[in-house]
Amino acid sequence: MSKDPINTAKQRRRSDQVTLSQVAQMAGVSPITASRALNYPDKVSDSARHSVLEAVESLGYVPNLVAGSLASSRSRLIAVIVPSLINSVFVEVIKGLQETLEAEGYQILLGNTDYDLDREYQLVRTFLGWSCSALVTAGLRHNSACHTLLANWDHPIMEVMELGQGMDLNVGLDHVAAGRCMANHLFDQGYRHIVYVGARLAHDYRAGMRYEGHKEVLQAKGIEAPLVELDTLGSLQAGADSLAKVLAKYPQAQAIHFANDDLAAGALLAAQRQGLNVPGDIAIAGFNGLPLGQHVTPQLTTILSPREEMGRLAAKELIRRLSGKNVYRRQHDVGFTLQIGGST
Amino acid sequence: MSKDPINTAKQRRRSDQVTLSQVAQMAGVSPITASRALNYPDKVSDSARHSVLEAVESLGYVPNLVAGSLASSRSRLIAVIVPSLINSVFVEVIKGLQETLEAEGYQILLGNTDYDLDREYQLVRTFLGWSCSALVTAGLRHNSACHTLLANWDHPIMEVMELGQGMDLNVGLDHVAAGRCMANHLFDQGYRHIVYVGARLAHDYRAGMRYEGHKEVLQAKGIEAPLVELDTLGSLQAGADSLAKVLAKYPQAQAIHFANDDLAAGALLAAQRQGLNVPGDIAIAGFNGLPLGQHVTPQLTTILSPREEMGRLAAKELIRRLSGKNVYRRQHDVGFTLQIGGST
DNA sequence: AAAACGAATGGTAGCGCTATCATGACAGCG
DNA sequence: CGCTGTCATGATAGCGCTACCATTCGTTTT
Repeated sequence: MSKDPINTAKQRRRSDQVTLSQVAQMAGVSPITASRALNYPDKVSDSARHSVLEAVESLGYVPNLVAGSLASSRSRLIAVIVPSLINSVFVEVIKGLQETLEAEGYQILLGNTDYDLDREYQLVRTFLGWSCSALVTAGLRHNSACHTLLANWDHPIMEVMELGQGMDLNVGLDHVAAGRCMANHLFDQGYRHIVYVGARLAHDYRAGMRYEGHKEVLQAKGIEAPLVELDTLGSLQAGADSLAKVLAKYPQAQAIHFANDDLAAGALLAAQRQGLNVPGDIAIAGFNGLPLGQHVTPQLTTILSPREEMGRLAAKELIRRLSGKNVYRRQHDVGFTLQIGGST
Repeated sequence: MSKDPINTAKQRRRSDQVTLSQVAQMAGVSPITASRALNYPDKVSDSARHSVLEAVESLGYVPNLVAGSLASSRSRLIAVIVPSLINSVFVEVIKGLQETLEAEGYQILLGNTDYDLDREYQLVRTFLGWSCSALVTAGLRHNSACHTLLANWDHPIMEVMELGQGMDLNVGLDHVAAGRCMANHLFDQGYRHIVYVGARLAHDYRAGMRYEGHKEVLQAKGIEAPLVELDTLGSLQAGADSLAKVLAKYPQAQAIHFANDDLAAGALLAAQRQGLNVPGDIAIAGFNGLPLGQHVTPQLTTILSPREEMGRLAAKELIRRLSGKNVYRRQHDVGFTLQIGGST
């Protein structure tokens, strides 16, 4: 029991990884100075910095970021949680985030919820365990466990896509207003029988918000606002398939307001194949402003949302916050633009 | 100097984070037992496991994965490096990877090189610093620093998209063969003046490989294989713009073999707008098998590449390797399918 | 000249977890 | 009965890095 366990020296170093101590030794400085030379270059003398960098180069040192994060409880990881990767909208937001964040030395930890809030909660738990510097998530809705967890988290939280009272920072656009905008346009064009077509609105609830705006406008004008809900995710195919279905159910329909451009373009191309005239026989409108809409004939009337811009702005605000600067506006409205094509 | 620094006790705990020790204390077991209860549930007694899980729940414990990774030098992070997020092809591969990896409890660290191999090297360095469990990268080409770094790394490396002699594991398809396949198809359809149109082939070198296959076939038949290279990335717009350019330069052109479906569909839609008959005036072929190709009229002749499948397969092979199982085949050819539409 | 200060550097002690070995209890066996 | 083996648990010692404080030394201030 009182034996001196002198030979119990445990060898745990599993890999032959070069450590900062070795770099420091070679450079003839202490480990902490080597650490500073790499992380706060202007806190050490020119000569120290130089010899450390030289040692790094010649040993092929790769910093162990896991150890660094544990010691400093800062990770330079940003968690990004999106509901889908099929929908190119989220990918463009990620792209905007990424180009801005990578330039500042942050890395993205990507999670996909498949529109499932419980899955979101699981991902958030995991990501908090990585001491992420910040978290970006699509949307303002979370389950209650997730909400509690995030409310007690002391790092920036950025909720993107939609606009509203968020937990912390928020960059997005007003989907109800977008729905209103398109409904007004369709009304102004003289359409009176307008069908809204969306896919899985319980999950893609932002499309549901656009429908709310749409319905509000039309009902205020004393017009019905029928809704057709598809049970597949939005795609060209789903849009094409929905066209016949909508026309069968609402033969008097003059215009269809689709929840997004994939659906709308699918329907427009299907109409073309079927010899239907757009907008003569049926007008078609979408949402997002995907490039495809500008290449079909007639061009698709849609609402352009600044997706990459949203990602970039969100990233910039996060970076401001992370570098300790005050953030004046916690909420940013990136707006949207009605883009009128020949399809309405 | 010899003063007993009894009061120097340093307080470093910055956050009020719940630690495993607190969980263990509440559960009435040692920290290591608590650790085992969470990581190897069948290595502890039912009662211990139960009380630990109860304590976790009631304290709202979130495991510190950074500390765990440092101690175990395993991270359950998978680095994924792609050249672009605009090109939906890579996104689909990521999607396939993600759905498979997340199900096994791995997280994705995403990096984007913008087709720059030096950027790839930087990303690889950073990711190795996170002790990733494995690395997935698009393509077999790397700069020499990156190659050296990876060659000395003792974790699985998965190179996807193309097929060939890789560093470790490889899942992809033969792009030269794909180019040959389409060239043969066009020849068989009777076209003799065929132009290949690609974008930034020095960066998107896989498109260049397809051109090599294309050229090989045509030259073997004694036909010229003119190349038009665009200096923007592939997009509908670039495809549309290129059509006039190609026809001006090669008035005798009967068919255009585009490097991808974005370009091809853009050209097809532009032809339609300009009243050109496809394939009567000009035949059009693409590569990838994007859904859009099936919705335009005429349907686009293309080569279908199994992108999500590629991601899923890559993920499965990685998981096999990571769970210690032998991997019989280091190389997987996912193949491709010629999809003949009306556009040729 | 003494005191005060700032810049560069280093010693020490962790960050929160897990690998490793040690221990004690109990079962099976000749 | 001792010997070995298995199981559940725990004590200890790190993983590789950085926060925190202390020290040194040259310079400025009073």
